[in-house]
Amino acid sequence: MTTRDPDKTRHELLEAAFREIWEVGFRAASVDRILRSTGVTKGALYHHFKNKTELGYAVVDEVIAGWIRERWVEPLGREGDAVDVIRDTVRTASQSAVHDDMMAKGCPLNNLAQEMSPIDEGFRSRIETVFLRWMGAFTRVLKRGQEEGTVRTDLDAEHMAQFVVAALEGVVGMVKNNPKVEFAAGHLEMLFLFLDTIRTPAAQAA
Amino acid sequence: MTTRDPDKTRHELLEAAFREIWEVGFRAASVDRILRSTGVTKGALYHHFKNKTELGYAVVDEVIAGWIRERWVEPLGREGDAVDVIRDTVRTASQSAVHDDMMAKGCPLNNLAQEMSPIDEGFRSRIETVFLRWMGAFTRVLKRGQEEGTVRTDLDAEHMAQFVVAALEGVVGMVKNNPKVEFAAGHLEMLFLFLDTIRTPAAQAA
DNA sequence: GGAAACATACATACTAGTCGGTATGTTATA
DNA sequence: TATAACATACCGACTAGTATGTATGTTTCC
Repeated sequence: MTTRDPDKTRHELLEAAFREIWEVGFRAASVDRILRSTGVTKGALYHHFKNKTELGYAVVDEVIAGWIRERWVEPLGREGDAVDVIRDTVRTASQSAVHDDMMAKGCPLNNLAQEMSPIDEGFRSRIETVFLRWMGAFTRVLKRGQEEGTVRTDLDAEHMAQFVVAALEGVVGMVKNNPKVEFAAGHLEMLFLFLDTIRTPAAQAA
Repeated sequence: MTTRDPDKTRHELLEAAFREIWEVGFRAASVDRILRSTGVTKGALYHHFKNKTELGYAVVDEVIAGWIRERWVEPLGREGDAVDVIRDTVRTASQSAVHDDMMAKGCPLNNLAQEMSPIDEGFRSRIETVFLRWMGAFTRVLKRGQEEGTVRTDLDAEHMAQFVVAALEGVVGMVKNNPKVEFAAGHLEMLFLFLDTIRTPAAQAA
């Protein structure tokens, strides 16, 4: 009758778990609800994943990591003026954020970090890995800007990258409490102002 | 035998609930654990609070709001160069953060905002009130700085205040995932750098 | 035929909240 | 001032529901 496709089953479980976790958090995520939304049974889920925690780990390693790669790591690797590349990436991401209802739901990576990092080392270390890749992408483009003379060299590229990610997550977090468009726009405006301050004086002329 | 003291009972419940919520979040907070840690009984708790949610609301209105007032609103109201007042307040807060184990547990207000704002309007509006008071304190000192000529007037004080709070929460959130001292120090360094960029050129000479 | 993939029923542990009842404090009245 | 009448504060066993995870059986595929 029903043809079996373990890869597809596993993939559907990961996607459904990702959505469930994004909406209510990991601990409040219901295994039964994930099963209902996919049509998969409990036996199948516990065949593919040892327990709920391992399912959560796989969501970080596979779904969320890919999400960040697509939206941030790859766009930040493009050519062009370093700060412009960052600005464009932030703009694009903020537009797709509106589409994904991220203003209300928050960043899936940061949500999980806030909830699980202090209480589960398995989550913490996996989330850290994704954050490091994300910040690494910022670091690379900033270092390139420094070599090309468009980014200030009196500041450490890694520190700047860390702060940009922190500010981004901070902005998304604030908007989550007060999802007004004007509120979000004001935040972005200040973020772009900060980005301009890390340009070299020569590059700021533009 | 035991003398009754309703005010004390209520206060102890609020403090214990605050700690419990800070550590595991609101939804994972166990009423029974709060009762065990205080020695108060279930009947007494449900005499003082209608339900767990109302207890949570009271924690925001009374405990967390007071926490922010002490650590931020009052210090930011002090006299002196506006940006210096902000720097000092951030420094003091970051030191007491180490003492409160906030690096691992995160900001109690933001934790609750991230967890509850999207799913409970009662929490969201109360948390927003506290955030607005917090940002209001920043706005006031920044406006004063603008009047005194130490803060740039080409930027909107409210937007700056919002961004500073967002960046602070972002930094605390990042440190929660990676509580290394050097990591936190790097973030603070960049935050102070940003604060210097909102000074007027004349004030930056110092 | 044997292992992987899936299905179903159930075990166990937790949760918030309720409810009948008791103890203590306060106020009114004679 | 003594006492009745009432209000507030508190007690703790219990309920109903939900959670993850397991044990065992069945189907599909190589």
